Amino acid sequence: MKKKTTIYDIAQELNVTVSTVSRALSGFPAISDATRKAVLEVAKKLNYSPNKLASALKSGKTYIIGVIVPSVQAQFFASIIHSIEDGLKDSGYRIILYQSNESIDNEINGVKTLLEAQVDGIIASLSLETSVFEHFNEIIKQNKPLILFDRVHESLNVPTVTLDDFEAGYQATKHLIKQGYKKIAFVTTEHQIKIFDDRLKGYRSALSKHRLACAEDHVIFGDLSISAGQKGAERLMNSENTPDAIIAGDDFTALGVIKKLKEMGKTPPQIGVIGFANETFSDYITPSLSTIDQHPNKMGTACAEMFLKMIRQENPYKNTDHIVLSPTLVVRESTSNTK
Amino acid sequence: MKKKTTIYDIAQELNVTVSTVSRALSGFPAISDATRKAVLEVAKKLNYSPNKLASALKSGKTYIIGVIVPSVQAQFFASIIHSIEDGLKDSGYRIILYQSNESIDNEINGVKTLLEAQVDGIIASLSLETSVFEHFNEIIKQNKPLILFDRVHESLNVPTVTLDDFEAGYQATKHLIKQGYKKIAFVTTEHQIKIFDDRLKGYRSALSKHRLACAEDHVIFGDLSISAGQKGAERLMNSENTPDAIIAGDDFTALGVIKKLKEMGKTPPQIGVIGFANETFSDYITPSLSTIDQHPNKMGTACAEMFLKMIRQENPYKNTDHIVLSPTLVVRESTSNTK
DNA sequence: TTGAAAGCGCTAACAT
DNA sequence: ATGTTAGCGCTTTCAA
Repeated sequence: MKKKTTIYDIAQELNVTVSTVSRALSGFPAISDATRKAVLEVAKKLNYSPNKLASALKSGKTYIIGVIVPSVQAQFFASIIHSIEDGLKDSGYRIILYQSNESIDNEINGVKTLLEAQVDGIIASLSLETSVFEHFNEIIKQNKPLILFDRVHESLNVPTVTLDDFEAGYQATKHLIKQGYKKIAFVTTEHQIKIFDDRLKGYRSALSKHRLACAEDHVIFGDLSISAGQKGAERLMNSENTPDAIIAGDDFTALGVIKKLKEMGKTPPQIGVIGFANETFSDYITPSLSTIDQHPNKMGTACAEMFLKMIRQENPYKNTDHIVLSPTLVVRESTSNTK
Repeated sequence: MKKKTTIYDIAQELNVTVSTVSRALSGFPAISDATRKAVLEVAKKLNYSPNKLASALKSGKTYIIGVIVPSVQAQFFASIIHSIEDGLKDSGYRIILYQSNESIDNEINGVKTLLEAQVDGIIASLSLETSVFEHFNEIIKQNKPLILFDRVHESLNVPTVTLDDFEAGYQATKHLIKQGYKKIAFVTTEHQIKIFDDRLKGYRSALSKHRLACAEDHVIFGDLSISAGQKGAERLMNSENTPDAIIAGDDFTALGVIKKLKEMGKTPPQIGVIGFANETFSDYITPSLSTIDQHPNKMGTACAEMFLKMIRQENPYKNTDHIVLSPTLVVRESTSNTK
């Protein structure tokens, strides 16, 4: 196997120096058209392909950015990554993917690993386990853009892209109230994550605004999953204080809730059910699931734009924006109360 | 901002040379324990973080591999990427993601871009548009591992990981026949992709084996999508030769088929419907969708293992394996014929 | 407009 | 066991 063509080979072929070749290749203005054309020609002839590594080592810019998410298997994160990659591609940036799998150790290792790879910045969403944040400080110390999205934390003073989760919780609750439901329960996660807290606050706020009591045994803290939804629904419906509607922490949990309610002969909208995320399946289950759309693609696009903005500034943290997207209520059968 | 610590800083601090530091850091055996310990200590004290770029430039190995998929927004590819990343993480490999969005131009650009980034290898699944393959040859020429999965093509003589798609088509058809359906239609893509061809062949083979005619107007070539499923079902059910079962090219298409059939009052399993991929939603729609599971996580794991095997050989293409996974029939309500 | 040369941070062959 | 040194391929300052 013959060695790869470098700018030295091109220089030799043309009897010029590497600096000339480098300039011709990088569109440097003070170069004669003839030289540039000749270089481009020879480059093509020799099948030259630039070694971005060498360029990166010298310039300190790799044009690679790291993305840390819990798991790309969740539709929500997949969509965000899709949009981030798409939004950054044209600017020459590529993405290294790192999945934390909801583990803080993985997340810490991810940051370390990405920094060693000399990424130009990191876009991340916290794992459920994350309650310390020192590992992110090194990114900031290196003056590289760090953007947090969706699962953020205020102890990190960096730009963020989030949904208005208070509003999301509020809207979901208000919608149920408008539909005539009066005893509204909430099945959520036990983890202290801001977005889930905010939704709960929105829920409580909507209740009190409409002068409805918030029974503490109507808030169930556990997992977010189909089985957690089933368990939660069972517990709620077997208590002495049964709700007439259930808000689930995400669509999967809502799915579990619906399954259990159907089993119990309380098929929604008899008991109202609403979720969060607008997963693909939500429109196609029976009854179809009302939910709050979190606009993952918009979120990804916003992350990409924010990154590009930050990278252009000498100090990426000059003014740390906080983009907050508005949730959208999607009304379907599971909350279409008719009584 | 102070400059980053390099091995030179460590060497200076200890009055040794960089080679000593390099050796201590990389676990070279012929080093005194005392020196190694001292180096490690100072490295920690100075908050040293290795620059993998420099190491990569020198050694020619980046420990980064490129993954090209149509879109990470499809659950199938997301799962594969999840497993590839997971399977390679412990060996120190990271993943650069590149989405072709089903465009051949993007795919070509992806290969180019990844090679410039000096990836150690590429794992890819072809776009629907791909009908030329020269862009992949450069990878092979550079003696770097190229692995194709799922959407492969025989004109590329590289290792592959695929599902037995003939078997998948055969099983789906046989299952419908066993359930008593006799006039089985197929809604598939118009693109000339091997996996879809194979499924069609499996379908035809199963029909002829069971002495059922294969009406040519029962095979609809178009898109794969919810709306394509609706259109396909409509066309089939409005023809003079209506089928009593429909195989859809993927679960999304099957979803469209089901929607249309329900509208027409022919709710499955009255008309049998089966899809491919076992998407998350398939178990939760009504009626729940029978489908063929393609085992994306197994496929991703197999890709990761195959990559590790290839990278260890001096000639990665010494023996090009073709791993073929068996599909699994998942029976649900949409094919539970009871007549 | 072009050339010469230093170096980005690390590795490894060769020498001691 | 440790040191010396020549690069990996490119960018960029300074000089011509």
